[in-house]
Amino acid sequence: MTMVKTRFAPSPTGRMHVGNLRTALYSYLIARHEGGCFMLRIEDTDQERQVEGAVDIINRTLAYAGIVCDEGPDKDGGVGPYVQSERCKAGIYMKYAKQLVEQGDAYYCFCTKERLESLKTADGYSFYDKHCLSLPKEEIEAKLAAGEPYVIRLNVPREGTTTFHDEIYGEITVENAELDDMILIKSDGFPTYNFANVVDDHLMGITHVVRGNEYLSSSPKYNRIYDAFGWEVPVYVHCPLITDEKHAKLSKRSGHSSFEDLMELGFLPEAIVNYTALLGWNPVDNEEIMSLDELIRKFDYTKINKSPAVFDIGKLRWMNGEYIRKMDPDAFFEAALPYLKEAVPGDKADYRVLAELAQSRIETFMDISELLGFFAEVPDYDISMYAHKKMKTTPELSLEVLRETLPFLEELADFSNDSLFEALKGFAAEKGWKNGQIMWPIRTAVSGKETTPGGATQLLEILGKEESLARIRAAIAKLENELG
RNA sequence: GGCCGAUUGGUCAAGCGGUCAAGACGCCGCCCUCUCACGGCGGAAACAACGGUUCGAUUCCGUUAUCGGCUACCA
Repeated sequence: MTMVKTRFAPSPTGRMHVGNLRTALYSYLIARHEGGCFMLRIEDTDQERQVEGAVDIINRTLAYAGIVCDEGPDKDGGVGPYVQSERCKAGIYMKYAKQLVEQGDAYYCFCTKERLESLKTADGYSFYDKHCLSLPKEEIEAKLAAGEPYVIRLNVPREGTTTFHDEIYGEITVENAELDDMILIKSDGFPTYNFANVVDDHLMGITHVVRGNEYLSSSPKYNRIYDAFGWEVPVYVHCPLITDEKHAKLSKRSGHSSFEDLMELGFLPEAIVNYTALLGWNPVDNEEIMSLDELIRKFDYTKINKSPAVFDIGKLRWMNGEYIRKMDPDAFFEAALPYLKEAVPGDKADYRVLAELAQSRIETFMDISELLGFFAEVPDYDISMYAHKKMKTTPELSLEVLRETLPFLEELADFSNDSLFEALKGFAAEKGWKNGQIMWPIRTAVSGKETTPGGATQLLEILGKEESLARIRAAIAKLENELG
């Protein structure tokens, strides 16, 4: 039994959205699950679409995701180079294309763009008419010698059918008459994706070809190339598409589609990887939270779904929250610190305490500012916030309570949570108020928020006596002013 | 237009001829409670439609519909 070898073969065109990531991930998981080899190959045969720095993005994203290549541009395993433009310069593709020409499975084509254009039907679809297939040998040689531009096309018979097998979609058969004589070598001397892909996958010993299902319908063509060479066809694993909430193909416009975008939005790489893995596959034990190692252990590509999946950022948020809650408190503190400093600048509060408040309450790091911003400054709020039916309180009653409680608090020396709570509870009992009738106004006064992490007394402790009292005085003034 | 593929709650997703059709996110309610969150409990919510095959179809086969992909000297 040969060792499993998979590859991730992106084009460096800039983005690395979660669809690409998932393809890379599945490819990686298949290899690792079987103890096989995973490699990276850069498919840059379209010189026009190159984007500066795109290879770096790919490398960075794989590193963040924890996907480690055994072979690739930065790590030669002996069958490189792993960048197709370099392989092209080495003449690899041309050599194999010429072999096909000699065998009669491919041919030179000198047709101009104009002629090709004229072949198009009224609705804009074209199908090559094999015009150059019948060119006399001498004419071909003459044109070649004269340096006329040419392409090399695969010669697909018009009769019969071609069948190929995909692990996910099963057997797919098409009429050969449907298969165009696809171009193997372009006039700029570069191979097309279709050709380079087949040649490299074979030369590099790829056993499982994992790719997006946009290649599904062109796959029969690939088999024709494998057959022409007499090469063994790899196992195909076509992955279903990932779409946005409007069922449209994931794009840059979706805003949250690239891995690095998501990280900037405060998502943890582990959570993104975990969530992405679940788009199109799920484990038999139904356990959704999985580390990369667990994914490797449980992944079974034969159970990949056929239907496209919608990328639901809401569920990703939940999962990210799960990862945040599972984090070691120290690690969380480290990760959250930059966000905490931004949300609460200066020394208004102890960041360790704030981190503790945040850890069970946020889903992404971006939530921190909304959650804790009031520690820096009480936001503008409407005094209707003092009304709460369950607490049985109103703005009017709140004003009264705050006025009477202020002197009590001023006298209090111990501003720690527990003693504060006992003291206020006792004071309320003495005054004949319910707990909520004293806690609600205080919490509102010092936070200006309808909900806060931690209770009233905890906020007082964190803010400290001086700041707390200042905030309560300001609240009293606000209430007096607005109640008239 | 042609070819190929897909179709279980709003979303992800079990199921692979006989189930009161799992589970998760989200939503709603309850509990916990000095407001939240976390946690616990419960609820609403689905087999695209129509024909077959079968004692019996979500499951098998057709047709239609919808969505998607390919139909490039793009990948």
